[in-house]
Amino acid sequence: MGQLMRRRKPAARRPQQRSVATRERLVEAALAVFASHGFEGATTREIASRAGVALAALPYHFTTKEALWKAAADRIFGLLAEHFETYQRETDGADPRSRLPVLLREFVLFASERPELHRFMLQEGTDGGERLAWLVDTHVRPLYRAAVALIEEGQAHGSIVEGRAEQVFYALIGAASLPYAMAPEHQLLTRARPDSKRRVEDHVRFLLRLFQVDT
Amino acid sequence: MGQLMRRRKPAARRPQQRSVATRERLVEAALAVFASHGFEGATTREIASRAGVALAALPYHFTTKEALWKAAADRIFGLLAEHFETYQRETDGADPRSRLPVLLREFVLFASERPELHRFMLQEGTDGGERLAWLVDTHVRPLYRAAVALIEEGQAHGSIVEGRAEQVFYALIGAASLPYAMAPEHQLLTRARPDSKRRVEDHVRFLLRLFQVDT
DNA sequence: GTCTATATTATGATAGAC
DNA sequence: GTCTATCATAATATAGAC
Repeated sequence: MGQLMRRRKPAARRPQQRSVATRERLVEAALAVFASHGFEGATTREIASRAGVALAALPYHFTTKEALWKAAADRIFGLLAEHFETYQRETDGADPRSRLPVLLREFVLFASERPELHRFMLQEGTDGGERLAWLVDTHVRPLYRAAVALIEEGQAHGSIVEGRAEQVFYALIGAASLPYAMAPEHQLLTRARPDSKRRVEDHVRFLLRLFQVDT
Repeated sequence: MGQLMRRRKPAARRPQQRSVATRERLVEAALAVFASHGFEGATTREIASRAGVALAALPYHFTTKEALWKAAADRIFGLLAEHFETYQRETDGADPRSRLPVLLREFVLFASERPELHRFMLQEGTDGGERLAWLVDTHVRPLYRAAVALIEEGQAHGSIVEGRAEQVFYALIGAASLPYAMAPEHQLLTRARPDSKRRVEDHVRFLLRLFQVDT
């Protein structure tokens, strides 16, 4: 019985799993803090505190604050990629015109559920430093290229509003994500949460009216 | 001859004017640094360095970092108010339908010339702290109320796209300002500056196509 | 009013026990 | 692997000369 469950290092298994869980919690905490306060504004103490671990766990698992920041970036862009796989499955074989609403809906759902993505980008995108260059090279440019291709394809089919692709790109992202990125301000101003299920679906329909050519 | 130019405190005049100039430079430097790095990420050393004054000039003129932050907020919202006076003059007595393009153009021009406004708001709007509450109470809510009134008036005249006013508000601000708030990212991604004169006017026309009902 | 010098606190990273 | 304790540096704010 004991033989069947034996692995190569049976006693070493548990601590490694603990380590993975600690790393996960640190990355999630870092994502929230970096997204709200930016790299310089974030403190390793607040991140460790949110993750519920000692301060020294941070340099142990990620060496430097910057390495943790990159792990947080990889995390949020990885989650976005997972979300888009849903889109790929749902629109497999469909015609381009019917794919646009599904893709836009996936994007708005993600922006409302994980506003950290846009907050994270806004923190770095206003200042042309090395971290922004890394973000653009590593994560943003591939997504931008794919988005431009989709926009131009939609315009060729007459289903997306006319305009330069980068113009449509930034306007769409801004209109789609600002209410969620600024959710605390939105709530103070309107006394309503923008990320409730009904509001999000309503926002999707509104964006389609704006960017989709009337049929 | 000396009598004609005499004031009450002729010798004390010069230093006071110097003081005013130093305050101005500190506020402008603070605005840029707070907009890019947020309150916690900004350092008084960088602000003093940008303004070209000693570090001690900062607590001398503004007592605390927070007071300087408020002065920077007052500055950028004051500049926005000045810009809107141009709109008031240009559209005095015009009908509501023809006023919308003028107002939107003024807003986009301001967003492109002074991206600090949106960067500043984005820094605080993602985190529901006391500084956000102060910003909303002091500066944002009056503007929001005026904007909602204009949007609903436009919708009643059939010249603005349908949708809840706060939805139109956030979508318009997001679409109008994101390219300028994220100008460094925009330039890395598209190899073009979004704030050139031609691009800005093009952006105004694009936004009018999105938000103005076709005539 | 502006500067140099400094007090005090907060931050990122390390050392060493367990 | 995780913790407590600590180091070295950088931050805000103050003191005092000019």
